[in-house]
Amino acid sequence: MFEPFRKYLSEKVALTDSQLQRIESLAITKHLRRKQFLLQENDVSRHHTFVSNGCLRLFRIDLTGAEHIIKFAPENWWVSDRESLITGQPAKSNIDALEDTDVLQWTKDNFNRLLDEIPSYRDFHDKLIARALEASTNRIYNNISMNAQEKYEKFIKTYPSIFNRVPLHMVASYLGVTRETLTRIRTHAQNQD
Amino acid sequence: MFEPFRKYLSEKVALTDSQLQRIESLAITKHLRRKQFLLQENDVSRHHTFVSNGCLRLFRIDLTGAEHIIKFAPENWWVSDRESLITGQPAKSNIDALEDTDVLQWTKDNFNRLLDEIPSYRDFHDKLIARALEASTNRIYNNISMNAQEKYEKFIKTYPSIFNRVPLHMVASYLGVTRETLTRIRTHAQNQD
DNA sequence: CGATTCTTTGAAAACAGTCAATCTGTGTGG
DNA sequence: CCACACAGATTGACTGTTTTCAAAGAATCG
Repeated sequence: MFEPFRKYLSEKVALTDSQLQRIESLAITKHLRRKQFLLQENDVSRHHTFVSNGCLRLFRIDLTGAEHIIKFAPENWWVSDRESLITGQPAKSNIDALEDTDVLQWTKDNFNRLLDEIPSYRDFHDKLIARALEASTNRIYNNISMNAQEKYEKFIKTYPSIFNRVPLHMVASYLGVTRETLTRIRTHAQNQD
Repeated sequence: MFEPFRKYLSEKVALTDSQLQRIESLAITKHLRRKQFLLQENDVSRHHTFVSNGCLRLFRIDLTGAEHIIKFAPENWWVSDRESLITGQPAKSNIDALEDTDVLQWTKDNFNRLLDEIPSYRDFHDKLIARALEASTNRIYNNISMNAQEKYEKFIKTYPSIFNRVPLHMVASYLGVTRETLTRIRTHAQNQD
């Protein structure tokens, strides 16, 4: 369960064995079966979560009951309702498993402890957040500047491994279009090749 | 020129006089006239920028030449092309002034120095980034879940002070709709009241 | 296999974009 | 003070895109 995490970290940050052990010693392991929830809206998010293997999704439900996927989190991704985690307010989002999934979790306090204790881990985390913000900005740009087809093509290009792993209607949800539209875009694109 | 920054900081973080002086001593002040550029795409972004007064916009230009506003930055906001600033790659974005504007700037190195020297300033900065990421996530959710009218209403509600300060066609650009659509939404909404 | 989930298709309606023209307000120079 | 230019906002007619609703066709899984 820790193996994917070790491999992931070793590529991102130089840690001593004792530092790695310290990080792992504070982790909680959890296994989720497909469709199982890690977080439900109105609950308070209390953990930072690393996906060891499998795939999660972060989504919200609007007033009409429709689901909108904010993010996919396959292995080696971090996921949480940051707003709830940081402020302690009830979450607006849900997190559930698209496949059987193993995760590692750290409570907010333990996670902050690790950042304080291990400077290189803090550096790593800072870069992670910075990257997340960049990715987020790029996605906003895509959303406001592209039509459905362009968004779809961009998604395939940016996240090929996610695209061929999750159902089409979830890609549609992530992009903010209906599944029917995405179906039509695909068949249309094939005819043009 | 430093006064707005002092007032802003005093509400956000507890700093000693000498810490504040240290921060200000590394700042570069700059005045921009309306329409003047702070950053042009393909240049490398080298500074963190705080807006003391006035208003900037961060935008990109797509393949058809159309402008898409990623963010407005009125006084007390920070703005930069983070991707370029962090990676040193050429910027994909432009920043220019919507009004005559005063800014404070710190080079990447000096800014990092301050974060290292002043722990409370780092804490403040971490929170700032965390908030930015939350705001970004919420905007993505709005983009994928709302139609033009809902996005417009949400924008007015979230940023009333920006809404009644920038031209309508820029709000349209920020929301990812045409100015004509936004005009129609407004007149339609008035008829319903 | 039966149930469920996912994808596709068709037709109509709603929504948003495009193009061209006009209107409005603001400020500048003569 | 007026005339003019300019930026911004609006309107109408039209086109194109996307959604909605309903139905049916694959694919997957226990």
